[in-house]
Formats: sequence, structure tokens, C-alpha cells
Amino acid sequence: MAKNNITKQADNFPQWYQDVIREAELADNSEVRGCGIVRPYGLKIWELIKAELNRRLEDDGVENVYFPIFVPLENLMAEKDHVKGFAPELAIVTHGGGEELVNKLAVRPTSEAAMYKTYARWIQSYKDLPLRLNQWANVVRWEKRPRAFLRWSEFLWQEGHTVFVSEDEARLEVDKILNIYSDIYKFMALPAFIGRKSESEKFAGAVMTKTTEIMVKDGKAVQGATSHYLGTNFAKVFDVKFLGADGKFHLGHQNSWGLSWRSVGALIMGHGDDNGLRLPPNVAPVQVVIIPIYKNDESKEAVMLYCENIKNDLAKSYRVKTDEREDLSPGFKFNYWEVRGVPLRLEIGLKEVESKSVSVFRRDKETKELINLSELKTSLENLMLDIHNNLYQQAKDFADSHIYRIESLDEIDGRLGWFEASWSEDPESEKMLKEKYSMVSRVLVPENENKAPKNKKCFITGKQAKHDWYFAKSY
RNA sequence: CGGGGUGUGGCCCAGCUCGGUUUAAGGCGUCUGGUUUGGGACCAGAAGAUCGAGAGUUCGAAUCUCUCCACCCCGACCA
Repeated sequence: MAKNNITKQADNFPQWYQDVIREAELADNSEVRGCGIVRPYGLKIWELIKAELNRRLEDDGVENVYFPIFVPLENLMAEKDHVKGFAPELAIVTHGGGEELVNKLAVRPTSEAAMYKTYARWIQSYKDLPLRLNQWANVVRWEKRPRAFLRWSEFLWQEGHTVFVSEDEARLEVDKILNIYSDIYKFMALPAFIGRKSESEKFAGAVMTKTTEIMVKDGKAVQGATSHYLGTNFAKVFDVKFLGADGKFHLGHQNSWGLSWRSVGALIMGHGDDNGLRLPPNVAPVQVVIIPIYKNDESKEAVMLYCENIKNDLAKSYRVKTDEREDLSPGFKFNYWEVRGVPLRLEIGLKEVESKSVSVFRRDKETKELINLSELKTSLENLMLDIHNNLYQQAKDFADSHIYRIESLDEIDGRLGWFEASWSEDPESEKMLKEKYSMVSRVLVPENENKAPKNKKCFITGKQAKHDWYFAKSY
């Protein structure tokens, strides 16, 4: 059995999370409070997620763009709700070039206020619409309570900012993007609960927010990505208007939507176990690791040659690495790559060379089988698929079996998971829920949006309930 | 911003209550040499620390006092 320096999930989940990040070399603490250093292995995971999402967005006709990291403070102050939401967590630049700035700059916490004044210049006619741009950027939010990947003060994300002629078009895009996000989580073998956010949980300045919520292994919720309909709120403030076919000026209907490297946090907490990371093949920096095992120089030569041939062959289809480090025992290497969540490990010694086979270990189930060299390629193909599906199914079964239906507040207890309840959607009641139970509404899924609540009475207020919502503690 | 905790070689940490056999201990890691290698190998040797910072008390401070700083955890704020 593997020994490691990782706290058991059941003993202390936050400690487990930090241990995995350290042991798998995903990230390191920075000397800057609340910021993290993402190490190559961790960054590669993000880059794989990023590549897939970027491909999906470009396929959908979105173009990439880049705006400056600084936003004139006065721009940021323009939209009333937006300011209220972000003012407390701004980093502000007061000096530049050795002199005090007359017009202070904010480091962008998000780029609505950075981009839309420019959008106003670019958009003249309805023929300029829709405008659909995306930027991959870093943003800064001076969070009170940082957490690795999930809430560092600086984080990488993509933010899409789009403008449409009509509300209908804009709202259609909200769902389209939401589905892309949901697919990205499926790509990571994580099932997402998609749907609408409550009034108090929606984005500062938005008319409506839709979200992808992930349940992770301690039963909390991670907001995986959000897609907002901004209405004409920002258009009014930044003068994003266009001349319509009717010869009159109209305000643009805008959306913004984002997915950050917080998704890496969801991935760690959604799949990881007591032995460390478990990565689905799609986002594994190393999909197959080859461990050569030899006893002396002659066996070494034969084994290494055999490994080399297999590696070259597999490298056409997979991210493969041979662990050629000398003086490290096979056992050490096994554990090393297990902690890092590599989906498949090939163990190759004289035994395999002589029988023209390979021992294949899969990380998700921790099982090993001997596979003939002639069948290796098809076996790996199937295994990769099976690992992905198994991880997805495990996460799905976990989520589905940890949602508890409740009818009143008294039923809220320390159970690990989410609660489903019929709710009046009254903001005051949500505030109370948060204060007393540190729990908030997470999402109204489409199945529940289009039907009557199971209970007519709100589980908090006893008044008329509107829909069945999910409630949970969240990161 | 409230509550709690922790700062000692690259990492984990003992020592602090009760100041002096401590030349600051141990484990991991690193380096050198050798033997090893199918589930975190072993032996021998070596390097590596202004004990978070400053001030004070004292013959003497990692240890006591004061001030400051940093980080972590639990909340409130949020992606």
C-alpha cells in the first residue's frame, strides 16, 4: 500500500487539499499574501482546460482580444451595483513613474468597465452586431479569505463580453455559453449542475446570472463558471448604443461570462482521493507514465530499448513520459506518479520484455493487468475512455446521492452535501439562511424552473414557494 | 475585519512551561563514494540555521517582557 504525506480526506479535508497541492507540485505559496505560484504541473492542467475551452469558443465564432490590466477608477465607479460589488476588493494604483497619479487606476477585478467604453466607439450600427469578444487575462480581487486555486487574489481566467441587438439573442447566448461550460466540466469528468442564480447571488450589475455548480468531495459547492445577461445596465452607463434599421438609437443588450483556474480546484476536490490527485485523461499533463524496471546492465539495456519503442509508438496519440531517473526504486516512482494523478502507468521489466507484454496500472481504480503488446494500443484507447467514464460516474453518483430533500429549516444539519427545498426566493430569507446556517442558494436547475415546487410553502418563510432550489455551503 | 494557531537549515519539526551539558536535537531531502532497484532501498561520509524582525531584562535569551511583521486555519466578503 502506498504511503504518503497526505492527510486523509475524512480527517481534515482542507488540510488534504493543501497537502495534495504541495505533494503533487501543483502550486506553492507566494510571499505575496493571498497570491499563489502555480508550478508547471499545475499550470499545464489549466492550459489543457484552456485549450479545449478556447477551441469551443472559436468554433462558436468568438474572437480573442486583449485589453489593459489597468482600468480608470472613474470607469469602474460608473455602474452603481457593479461598484458596490467590487469596490471592497479593488487593488488601486496611486503612483506611476515616481509621481502620484491624478486619475487613479484600478487593477481590473473583471473587465466590463475596462472594455465597454471602447465597445461604444466600435459599435455604430446594428450591422456591427453581434460583437462577441473574449479575453484570456489575469484579474485581481483583494479577497479577505484566499484559498489555493479557488480564491487567490490574482487569478487567470477568460472573460467573454458580447453585445446583441435584442434581449432574446443575448439570453440565448447566455444558455449557449452555459452549455459550453457544462461541456468543459464534462471534459474534466465532472458533472455540473447548471441553472439560474438567485437575486442576491447574481453578478454585481447583471440582470440575471446562470451558473455551473460542482459538488466536491466534502459536500460543498464550487461555482465553476458563470454566464450573465447584463441587460442594458452597462450599455446605459458606457453609452453602448447603435443605430437600428428603424433609424433610431438603441442600447445594446450585453452578456459577460467567465471561467477561471478555480476549475482546477474543483478538479482536485472532485476526483482526488487519499493517495492524491486522480486526473481524467483529457486534462492530465502526463497521460501515460512508463516505469522501467531492471536489475543489472544487461536487463537495463533490453528494458530501456523495449520502453523506448513503446514510448515512441504511444507518443503519437498520448502525452507519454518515461521515468528514467536512476537510483530511485520502482516503488518510489509508483507513488510519485500516483500522487500526481497520472491515469495510466506502464510497468516494464524483464518479465514484460520476455512475454512481449506490459503491466498496466490504472490510477482511478488502482488495479493492474498484464496486456499483450499487440493489443496495447486498443487496450489503452479503451482504458482512457473507461477511466474518464468511471471518474465521471463516481462524481455523478456522489453528487446525486448527497442531495437531501428538506421541508423546513430544522432539517438542516451537519450532513455532507446539498439540500433541495421549495423556496419563496425572498432575498431577506436568504440573508437569514446565510447568517444562521452559512448556507446559500446555489442554483435553480432547468427541470425545476419549469415546474411547480414540490411543497407550496417556502421552507424558510412559510410563504408561497416559487421553485425547488439547491442550497449548500460553498467555496 | 472578528476568532484561533504557527514562525527554529530546502521541507516536516524537538527544545520554550521552569533562561545555563545545546557546539540548537531528529526525520525527509541535497551532495560524494559504494552496494541496490517488481510498492516510497541500504551503508559510510559531507554540506546546510544571523532560532520571523526590532527593542528590552540578564553575567548569560530559541527560551522571559514589549512592539512589529508574516503566514495558516475557522467565520463574514467574493469567482
